[in-house]
Amino acid sequence: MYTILDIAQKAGVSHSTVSRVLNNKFIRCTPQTREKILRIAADNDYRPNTSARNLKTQSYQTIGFLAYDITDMFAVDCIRPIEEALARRDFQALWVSAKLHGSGGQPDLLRKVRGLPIDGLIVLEADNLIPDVELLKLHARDGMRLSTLIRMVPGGHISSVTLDNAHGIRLMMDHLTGLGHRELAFLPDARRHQGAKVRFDTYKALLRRRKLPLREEWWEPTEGTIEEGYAATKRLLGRKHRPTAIIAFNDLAAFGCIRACKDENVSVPEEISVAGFDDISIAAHYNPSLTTISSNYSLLAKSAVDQILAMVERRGGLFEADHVVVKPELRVRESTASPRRST
Amino acid sequence: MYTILDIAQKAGVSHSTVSRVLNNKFIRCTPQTREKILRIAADNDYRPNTSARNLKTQSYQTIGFLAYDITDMFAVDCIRPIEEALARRDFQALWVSAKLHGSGGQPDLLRKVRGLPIDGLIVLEADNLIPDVELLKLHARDGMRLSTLIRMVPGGHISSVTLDNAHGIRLMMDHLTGLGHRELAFLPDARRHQGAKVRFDTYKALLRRRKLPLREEWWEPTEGTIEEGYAATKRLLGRKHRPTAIIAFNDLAAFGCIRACKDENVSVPEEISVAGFDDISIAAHYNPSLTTISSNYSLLAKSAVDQILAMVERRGGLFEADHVVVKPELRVRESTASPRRST
DNA sequence: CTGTTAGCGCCTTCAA
DNA sequence: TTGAAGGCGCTAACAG
Repeated sequence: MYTILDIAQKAGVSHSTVSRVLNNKFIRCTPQTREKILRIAADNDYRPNTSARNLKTQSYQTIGFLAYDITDMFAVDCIRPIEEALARRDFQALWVSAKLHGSGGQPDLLRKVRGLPIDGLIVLEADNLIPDVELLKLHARDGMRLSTLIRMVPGGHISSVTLDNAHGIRLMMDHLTGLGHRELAFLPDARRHQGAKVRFDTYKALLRRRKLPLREEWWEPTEGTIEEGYAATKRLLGRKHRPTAIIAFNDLAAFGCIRACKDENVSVPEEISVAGFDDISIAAHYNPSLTTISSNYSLLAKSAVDQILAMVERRGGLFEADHVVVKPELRVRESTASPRRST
Repeated sequence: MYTILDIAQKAGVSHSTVSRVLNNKFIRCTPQTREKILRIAADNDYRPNTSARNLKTQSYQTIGFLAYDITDMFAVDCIRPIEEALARRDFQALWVSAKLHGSGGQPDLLRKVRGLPIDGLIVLEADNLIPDVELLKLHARDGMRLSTLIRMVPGGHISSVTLDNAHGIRLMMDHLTGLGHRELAFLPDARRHQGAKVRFDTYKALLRRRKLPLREEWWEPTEGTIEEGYAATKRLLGRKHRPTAIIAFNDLAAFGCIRACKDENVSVPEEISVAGFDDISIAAHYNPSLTTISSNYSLLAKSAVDQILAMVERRGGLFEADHVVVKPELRVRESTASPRRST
């Protein structure tokens, strides 16, 4: 493991010259010095010591990505484009699952995160993970670069990227009513998180506006897992009057819904249409493939990365918060179809 | 952002005393000194500088996990238990997707990986990613702590964790023949990677031993994606004689297989049984849920972590390679059933 | 164009 | 029990 000093010695120059040549692409120096250093470094497989460089430059070239569980399907779909966007800018990503950091509550979680070797942090579904807005603001004031994905914190120095959930639901409702559906059930989020709440509220508002039936018995809250989507749908199908379509607030619940329909011998989409929201990657390959709203992960992620890097690059100085809203798109697949001629 | 020096000043002691108190849990010193330092550090929200500490200790408390794409379903399922095992030992994980590191070939990939702030590396499916065994050995000799997951490198200082693939296929064949199947097709890995090859070879060997029909027209290679599993199955179903069961070398191909059957109006499992291998997390929730072989990710991952940390802790000294073989288990679900009474 | 010098923040002997 | 001093490897300001 060679250091800059070893290379300098072998090349017969000082270590600062080596450093300069190795870092500043366009520094002026005699070609033979430059070339000699470069060659010797390459021949000896010189690798700069990350810690030393970071210590000196006071940066890590790393952005943290915090989610409750980075291996859940939604988070994984965000990881992909974030990773790419960061790599393009020569940054690394550090994935952090909140659930691994014990149960010390939000302050404890943030304290641990701040101890990590990162220059900035992207938080996924922050209203879920860190509902305490004041705590976030406190850290932001204390110099933490922060961008929240799928959750907006007004005021303060926290950037955000959010999805236009209302637009998404509108697209889905248009699609379903366009197919001829009038009896629409909904599986809302039991935790009432910001984005999911908007989805549910928009659904209700549209039903009202379009004079379609609003029935509480067609709303079965879940926490957005396959298992709960399954159980909720079982309950729903037990009602005396069945809807012709079910919209789940996320894709996982929709998968559970499809499985429950199958177990109840209700065919999808012939007898009931099922729709999801998010378009996680398996949605296109499920059986039947799922009609859903694409959350446009790559744009969400790219925006968050742009935000956080803008903040990081404005080193030391004040950083202005930036807020981006992404429009989702409809993906029509096999799980929805026109309802049968009613009895 | 306070340093150890600020704390020392506030406490009226030297920075070395602060360092000692903060690090060595059981160092002897006057209780009042100790307590004062601890309090001041806590009150001022002191956080040690990672770079400085790493530079001094020559370690990162971080293990890298290298996969072609860490967001593919198989890799994600490994991440979960690896993360947990590392967290238990106060280590962090750094996830690295090889595909982001350009197309410089294996030497280039390894060079980049060695530049990362990690103490050791776990490589997933190394025979896929870095087939060049000598290159791996070279780096291992050069001090790189390395554990390969799902691939064994004999000799050298590279630890490995592998799966008993032959055992897995045996379990699956027993299951299917037990149900009464005699006409078994197989979707092998077109890339002929080590583990997948064993699966295919074992399948053929067992057919022979049990005097069941071996028909090349029932073997359709894929690279293990849903799309290819779909296409391969379409071809398979076009043959004049259809098998009663299809075993895919991995779960994704099996999903594609199921979808193809549906499109051809062949019901699963009533007309054809479909089986996978790996038991990725969606397998239990697919429609129909998939009969498959559980690769026991948590044990695989935990073993790899144990190996790598053992090597890391044997700092500087020689490290002996360790080899672990994990037994997979059968998971019977909806996608397999007894064949219909033959025509 | 190149070398000298001075830290970045921390840990760890060695003396006192 | 505590403090002084040195150095981990690197970058960058400042001379020359």
